[in-house]
Amino acid sequence: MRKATIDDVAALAGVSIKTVSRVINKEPNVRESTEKLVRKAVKKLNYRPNPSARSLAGKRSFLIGLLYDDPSLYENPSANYIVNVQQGALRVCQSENHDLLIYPCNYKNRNLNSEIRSLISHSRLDGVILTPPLSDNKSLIAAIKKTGTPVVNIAPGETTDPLPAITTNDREICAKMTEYLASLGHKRIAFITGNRDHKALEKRYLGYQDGLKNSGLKFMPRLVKEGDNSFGSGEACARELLQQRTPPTAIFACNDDMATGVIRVAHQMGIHIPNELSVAGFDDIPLAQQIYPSLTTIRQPVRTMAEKALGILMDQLRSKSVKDKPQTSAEELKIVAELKIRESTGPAKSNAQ
Amino acid sequence: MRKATIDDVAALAGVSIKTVSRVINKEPNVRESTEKLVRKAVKKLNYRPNPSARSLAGKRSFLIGLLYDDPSLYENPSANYIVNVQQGALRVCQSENHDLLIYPCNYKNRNLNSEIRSLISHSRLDGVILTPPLSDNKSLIAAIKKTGTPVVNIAPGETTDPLPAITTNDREICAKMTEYLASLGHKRIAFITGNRDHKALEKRYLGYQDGLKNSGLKFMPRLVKEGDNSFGSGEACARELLQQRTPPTAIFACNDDMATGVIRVAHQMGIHIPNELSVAGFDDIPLAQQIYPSLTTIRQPVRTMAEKALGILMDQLRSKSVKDKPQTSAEELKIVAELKIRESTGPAKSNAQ
DNA sequence: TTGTAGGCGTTATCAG
DNA sequence: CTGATAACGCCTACAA
Repeated sequence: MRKATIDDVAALAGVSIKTVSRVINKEPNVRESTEKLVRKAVKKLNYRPNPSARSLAGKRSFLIGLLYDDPSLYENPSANYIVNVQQGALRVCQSENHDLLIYPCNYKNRNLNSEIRSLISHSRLDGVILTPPLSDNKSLIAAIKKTGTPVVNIAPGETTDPLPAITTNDREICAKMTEYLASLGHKRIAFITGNRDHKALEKRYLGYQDGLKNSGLKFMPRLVKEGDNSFGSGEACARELLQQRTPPTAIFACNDDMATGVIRVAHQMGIHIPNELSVAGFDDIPLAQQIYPSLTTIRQPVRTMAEKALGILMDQLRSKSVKDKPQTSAEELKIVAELKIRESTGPAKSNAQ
Repeated sequence: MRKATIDDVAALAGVSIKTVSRVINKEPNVRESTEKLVRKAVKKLNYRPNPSARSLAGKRSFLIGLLYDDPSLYENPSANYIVNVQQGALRVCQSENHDLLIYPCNYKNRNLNSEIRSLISHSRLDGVILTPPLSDNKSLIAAIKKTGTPVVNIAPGETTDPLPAITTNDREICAKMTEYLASLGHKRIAFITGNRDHKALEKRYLGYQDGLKNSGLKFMPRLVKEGDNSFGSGEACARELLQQRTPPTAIFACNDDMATGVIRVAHQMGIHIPNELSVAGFDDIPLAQQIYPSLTTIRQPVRTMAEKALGILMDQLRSKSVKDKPQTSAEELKIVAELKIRESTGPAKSNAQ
């Protein structure tokens, strides 16, 4: 059986193809009764518009580009993050009859801007989703904006100008984690920072400082080490911290990979977790529950964030097609992360002070 | 500047659009000199054919579907596997000017067959790539075959009929791992099996048995436990094994997640790895290097496998378009995995016998 | 509220 | 070997 076309539907419904088109695209000016007629025909023929024909004739491609930093460039499990984002994005795309084009790229690539512009123009993307650390790349954002393509930003460090974004409560939740550690009696709480290009991580650092302040603890620079998000850097920072004369009794790393590095070093040095050292991370990667001891961390609803991002993007596309009216002011949705208390944190030894 | 079309190229080259089309599609019957002319014009105009127009006019969609079991349905890091497959697939797609449609699905879904058939017909996929455990789903494969869409199978358990596939040396390499453990002096080597729907895992089990035989060890049913690939099942199996009166001195799990579970249980029971127990896995997930002690395991070049799979698929598409000649007999490419010896395995204690 | 004509950029057909 | 011309399925304008 041949695939039904708009003509078949029109014939069956006894209307013109334009009317069918109107119904399909939810354009106004269709009598309700005829709309019903058309919908019935559509269903009966199991009709679905041909995307190629649509994008050829119309302005839209029904293609959304999902840009992310290529996880396979590193030896780390951020793959998990990406897959969740993909999942969320796909769900919305499917329900809205769009396709998703995944595009891993190297955020350090010098030609990134032109690479992406060429992608957008050749693939005729209707819209673009940016994930960290791409979402913090001002120049890339500007380049994309110039093409007129709607963009939604996931978890940028700062509200990016008039660009809609999904933001998080990174700062607040990190303050909370720090306060939690303080409440366990820890006085020397160390922090491991992350990739400087990922601005949202700075918010975590600020949150750590807030937490100290709120708990009446003083900020000690020697307890802050700079990592780069990798497991290895977590190990290195942990060694530096734990070799100090009066080492920290708790270490809060701004992602789970580095926290894992801390745990590993503690194992090697024969330091017991959580009796002698508490460790906390951020992300709640699967590993967090598999490692021993399981890792206290912070979970972000990544999938939901992606869904919201695509929701906003779809809105933009709609308002854009309806009328070239100014974009509905940069929306911004704040997503809330939560603490996951597990085995790697516990009371500070009273004599450790 | 407007995007160049085939007309622009034709005009610049001073030929008809059909000739340009011939060059683009590498059809025969074009004089070499005119071909050069056309290519020059193409380059000068930075011309790229419009995919929508192509798929509308032609038979092809330039879309490849990548089907996989939705990793986000579970709490496990198989995301890593998927991302690597995606990466490999994307690379080939880009170089061949195809697009990749990722399609996570639940392999247990009762309507999977019709879901996929509808996907293929509506998205007009040119070809499909199947990953485990989908690659072992005979009925799904039959359903797809019926649509006439070329399929390439990644890591099926058995050579699937006349269907091209990328296979692995799972059996051989697992025999090797077992022999390695035996060479360390282990007499009681346990094995944890995996998801029954993933047939390639059976090959691992057979390899284990081969390895025992080759090492002159006798197969003991009580040392084999059935897991389901999950971390949790690894823990459960480990407990059963380690509570036996004469427990194994080595445990070989057929994936890393379960091996991780074993390590965790050993930690909890105060069993030292590798002094009192050796543990080995399969996959070499990132976690394998982050856990303490780091995990001895087996690494498969997943990305390469995906690349090869797409290579075969592209060949199929080409031969299909050239001439509806019978598919070039089911190709089968065997990929070789390798042992990664790390800290979790060591000599058996001599008194443990 | 509905319908008609024309074109989007390619490929396929069939002459030259 | 090369080139007109008709599809492909839909959307945008413009009529009715």
